[in-house]
Amino acid sequence: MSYIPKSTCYRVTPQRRIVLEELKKVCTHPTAQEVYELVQKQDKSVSLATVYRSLDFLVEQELVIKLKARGKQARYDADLTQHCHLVCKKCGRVSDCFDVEKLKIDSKEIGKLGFCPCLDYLEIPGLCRECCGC
Amino acid sequence: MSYIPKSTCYRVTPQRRIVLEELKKVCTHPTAQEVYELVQKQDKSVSLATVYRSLDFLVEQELVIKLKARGKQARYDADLTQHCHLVCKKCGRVSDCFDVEKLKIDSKEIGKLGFCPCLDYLEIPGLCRECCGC
DNA sequence: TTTACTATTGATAATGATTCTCAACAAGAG
DNA sequence: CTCTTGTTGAGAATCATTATCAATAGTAAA
Repeated sequence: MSYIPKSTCYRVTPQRRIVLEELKKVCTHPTAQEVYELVQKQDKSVSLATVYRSLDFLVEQELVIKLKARGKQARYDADLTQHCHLVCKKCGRVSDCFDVEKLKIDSKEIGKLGFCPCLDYLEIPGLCRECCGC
Repeated sequence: MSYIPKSTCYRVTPQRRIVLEELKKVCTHPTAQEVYELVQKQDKSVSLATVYRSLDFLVEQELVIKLKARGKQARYDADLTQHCHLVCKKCGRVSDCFDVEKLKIDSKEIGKLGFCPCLDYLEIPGLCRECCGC
């Protein structure tokens, strides 16, 4: 698994490999529970706690993005190409959007606030096709 | 309390009034627990459950915005003037930003996805002054 | 004003996503 | 092999939020 840098003192375990590989297969931004179900199809012995720990580890290694979105469950994404997320306020579903002009923030305002924005993987609230009446 | 529309069949109770008034006094985007503490200073008898219910009610009435932000606790804002929120990925603190050019999303992309974005009250991740080394 | 009805409340239990604990295990260095 | 340290599975604990329920308080009709 070339994804995970060898430089760390942490190991590339079979569990972590499966979690990342399964996450790379889908584009549905699954919850930890859903990742667990995907992982279970590969290896019944992997526990939910390990899935949570592996996801934390992969987020730490910047190989996976954690989305807070709406809803109580976090969602995960292993697609690292620059894009933002359209998050439905009603049903919580998340879809990708690759054609978004970057947000422009007034530089004076920024300086005043001393805030360093991370505009990649922005989460844009709204209503998806199913939930939007219009 | 002129804020709450009379058209609904719901009542303007003392508890709801206090919650909204306390929230209007601050610009710190408090959590429900923090709102509870503010409310307690006005009326010891108001319960935490009522604070949660009042906040839900006020969000429903579109008098208050609920922020999911980072961290596990939701945060609330009674400032309805258009602005976005700068959310620190590290400490979870939220600050306001009033000078942001709206995000531009490719109309073809939008059409394809059938997504209606709500660009008000956008939450922009980043690092605040304290957490940003630079 | 009574009465009936419904919304609201405080207290507390329940929920559920996530994190923690801990004994067992595994990989690598010496 | 042995020591050290990271990792795992199982299950308990945490904690923000929501649900339950009996009591209460407006409100509208009689």
